[in-house]
Amino acid sequence: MVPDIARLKRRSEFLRVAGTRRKWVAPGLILQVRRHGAGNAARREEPALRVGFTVSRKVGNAVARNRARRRLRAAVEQVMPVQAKEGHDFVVIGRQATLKRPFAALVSDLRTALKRLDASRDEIAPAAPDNPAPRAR
RNA sequence: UCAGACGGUCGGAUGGCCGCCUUCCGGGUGCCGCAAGGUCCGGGGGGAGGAAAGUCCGGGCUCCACGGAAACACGGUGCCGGGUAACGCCCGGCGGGGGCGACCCCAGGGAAAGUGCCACAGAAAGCAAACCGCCCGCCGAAGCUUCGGCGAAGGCGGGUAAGGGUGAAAGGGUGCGGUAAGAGCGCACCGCGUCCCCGGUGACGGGGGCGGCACGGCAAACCCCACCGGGAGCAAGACCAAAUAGGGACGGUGCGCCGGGGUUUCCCCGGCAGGCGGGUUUUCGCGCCGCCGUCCGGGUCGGUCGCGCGAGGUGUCCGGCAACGGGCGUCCCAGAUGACUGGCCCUCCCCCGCUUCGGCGGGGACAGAACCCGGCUUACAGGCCGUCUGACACA
RNA sequence: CGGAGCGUGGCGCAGUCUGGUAGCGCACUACACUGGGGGUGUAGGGGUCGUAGGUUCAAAUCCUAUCGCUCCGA
Repeated sequence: MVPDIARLKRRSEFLRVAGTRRKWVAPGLILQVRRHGAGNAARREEPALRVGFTVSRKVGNAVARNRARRRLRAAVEQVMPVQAKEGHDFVVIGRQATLKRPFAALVSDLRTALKRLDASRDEIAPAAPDNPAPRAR
């Protein structure tokens, strides 16, 4: 099955992910990872995958920051449901290169970052990216 | 045709695939829920701006304060008339300045209410005064002499402000007359002050009389005058409401000693003993103290509302020079909350670079709603429309 | 959302309130002392006062707008 992706919302959640110091720097993005209580049956309500986005003012003005976050979100929606290991929290950080980098390169940046951080898994649905998961029409 | 002035307007176009937020309709009773509803499936509608920006003003709305109100302090505004819910905004005028012109710019009340400042230079910087000068009178070494005197330089006394010089600014300006030299001393014009008349709602303008000039500049120096302003802000504010700790009430149960009190099976107060806590330990002093259950109130995380029909958009007619106002018709048009409005692609349109003129490559101005509205200010690729001015050419 | 402060030589700061001369320390350059370095001394260079308008005879200073940075409260 494809797990639902929830959003990290609180500052404390972001800090907890950053506190693990596990990160991978790619040209188009930076990825931080933290394993949360996946094996713990008591926290079953927590979604298996949670993602947060960070785009600081260094990237540019409000329009540039919005655009960087939207491109990162689009890449995450394409890659994460099928390739990310369950039971992890992710923080995706935007850089200035996020704006200009071709979208395909951005996606491969995310894939290699997942592998490097040992948070990747085999694709469940080997179908085309534009037709992911059982949500077909 | 070229150069220019002003006003308005648009803010790449079209389509495909996959998503997101919101709203409406239908389905379904699989899951959650007593229910309303949520979730799920299908379909329809809507989904950033002219500045959404900066947060410089004005309001609505909400809470707080306050007997009505006024005054002081503080802050703001500052020619006149109008528009507006209101404004520091807008429109139309007035005055001043700039431009051949269309047109543009101006914090533009008061300096005879008072205080203060005007560096350097200069004699003198605000009250009149006089450095070099000019002129008159007296004295007068040299010199001249018809022997009476005359008299350069200089001295003393007085008149004057034309000229020189300093300065941003030197006590009306120019011209003529006048005078020993000069001076509004007199006259003409201009300026200034004041009074009257006329036009205008008014700022103000025009005309006439009088005054011979007194009244330098700075109020974006203090200040005076007139007018305006209660404070805070949607994280305002309202409602629902976990877990834990603490508060209160009730019930059950328990209650080491002494003293006091009361409404006397019990409750309250004080002391001792006991337990717990941290301060290294003892002494010591400090803080807290029965257990279980139910309920109540306040309230944090969280959630719901506020939160999208409005000083609304648009078309047309009428009034008004205009800002704007009124009538009628028509439309419903973003509501997120770690926050949607997106990702990829085809064709066309612009811009830039290269070019073998066939094309190839790159790019799409400034910029992202957060309670709402009216303004102001600032940023902005390129395009379109209208009115007007000057020059040249042609007819 | 509300409020406060700061932009001055390469660096860190005075001067701004009360308008007329932009000054201090370190750094820099040259020379001297030393065999050389360090150090000391002497002399010297260097500033659109964030930007743009305005007031004034005159603006770093006063007024308005704007840009950037820092901080505080909810």
